[in-house]
Amino acid sequence: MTVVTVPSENPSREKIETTILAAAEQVFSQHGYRGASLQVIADRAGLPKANILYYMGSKQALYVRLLNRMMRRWNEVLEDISPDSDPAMVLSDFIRTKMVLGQRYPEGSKLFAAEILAGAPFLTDYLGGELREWVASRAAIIRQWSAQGKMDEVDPRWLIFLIWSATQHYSEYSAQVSGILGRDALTEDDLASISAFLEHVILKGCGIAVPAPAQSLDAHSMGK
Amino acid sequence: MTVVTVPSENPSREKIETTILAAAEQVFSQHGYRGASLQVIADRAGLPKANILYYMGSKQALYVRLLNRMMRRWNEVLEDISPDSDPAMVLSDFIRTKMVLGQRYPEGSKLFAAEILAGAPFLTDYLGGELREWVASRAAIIRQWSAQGKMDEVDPRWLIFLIWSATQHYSEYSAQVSGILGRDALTEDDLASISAFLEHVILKGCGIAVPAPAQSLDAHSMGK
DNA sequence: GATCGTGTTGACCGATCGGTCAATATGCAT
DNA sequence: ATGCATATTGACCGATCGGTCAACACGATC
Repeated sequence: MTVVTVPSENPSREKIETTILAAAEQVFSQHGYRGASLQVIADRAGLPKANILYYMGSKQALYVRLLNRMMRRWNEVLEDISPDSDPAMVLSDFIRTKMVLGQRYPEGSKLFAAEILAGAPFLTDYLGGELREWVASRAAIIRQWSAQGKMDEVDPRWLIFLIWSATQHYSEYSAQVSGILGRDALTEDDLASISAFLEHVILKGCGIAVPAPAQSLDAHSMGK
Repeated sequence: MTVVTVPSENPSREKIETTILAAAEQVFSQHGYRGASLQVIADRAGLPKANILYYMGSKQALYVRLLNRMMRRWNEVLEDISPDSDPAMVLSDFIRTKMVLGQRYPEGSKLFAAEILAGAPFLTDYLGGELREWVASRAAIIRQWSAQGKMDEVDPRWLIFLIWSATQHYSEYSAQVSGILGRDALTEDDLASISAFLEHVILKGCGIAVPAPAQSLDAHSMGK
């Protein structure tokens, strides 16, 4: 048998696909599935349109591939949590991780947002299945925290939505944030300041005691 | 002079335009500017495509008209605020009003979100001008509240963004919220519960004392 | 009832859409 | 050199895009 150059093993193929995916993510995230055009994606990738279709099969296949890649990135984190965990630690981690992810994959976040705006035609199964379970299990744990007196009795679903929305805002609404701040992009200091603010407000707002961080209370001015 | 049936005074014209605007708002909010098509809008409005263009001139004119209408709706509220105001009252009002607006104009909210995702090509002036001034003036007042000891020293810009994102989430991400809650739409009880949660967390998180509401502290279980 | 401003709409325009295909180029095993 | 799988791409397809236009319907004025 002479099975040598299987498509998926070819290194140049991998590089080309990465280029295409990056270009497609930009276009889809800005204009949504319908608003994106293969010609624009091809131009941005520096390849003829027919080449895009050769590697990706179809516009829809390319799109769902991008969606799946983004969901996979999100699933790689936020796993370990138990009723015995410290709410302050877990929620702080949650907030900070979400902020970092949004900054690392801004196009992916916008892609997801555009899909939701369109009514989530390609994600209904995921939302009503996998993600729903994820929320339910975390909500159960948060309720136990409340029962243990570790935090106020708040509806855990609204808390989860609050953290999602507050953090995603800075990647999905970057155009608005930039326009208002008069800055092209957020600086490292901005991100640290925002994360500290969200941790402060959300933890305190939920009545979660913060374990003394060894020195100052003001994580704000500790930046450098 | 026989100036009788001026276009803008014709009542039937007004009704038709309302129909078109409603149909267009649905389509634009789902698919963004590029992803929307005049044919789909026309079908949804029950009119021939040429009729849409007769009334609206062009796709772009129709789109910016919808955007302007939405900005006008937002400007109609959230006006009176001063350094002497009570932060608890003002922020509670702000949160509740934003929630109500989002539920009253869900398509308008999504339209705005799609425009921001696309990089705000039609709103850059507004974001860097009018809205920027709005944020700056409110931020100044919030800083005075902090200086007066009425609340914690938090960055007012992040606070404003937090309220925006947390409230808008429930209109713009309604597909995600519905999918997770397993419900087609939010009920009145949901909205009351969410508003109470957000007020609780944000006010408490900012160290704002809530004036005793005459009876119980727990606005949560007071629902009915 | 002839005239005229307003409203209505099918037919059509060039451009672009997603997708197909055949011709050609390329790299490798024999 | 030959043969073969893979890669590349210009040309092309029918459908749809936003927009124009001319033909026509309607209602009020004279």
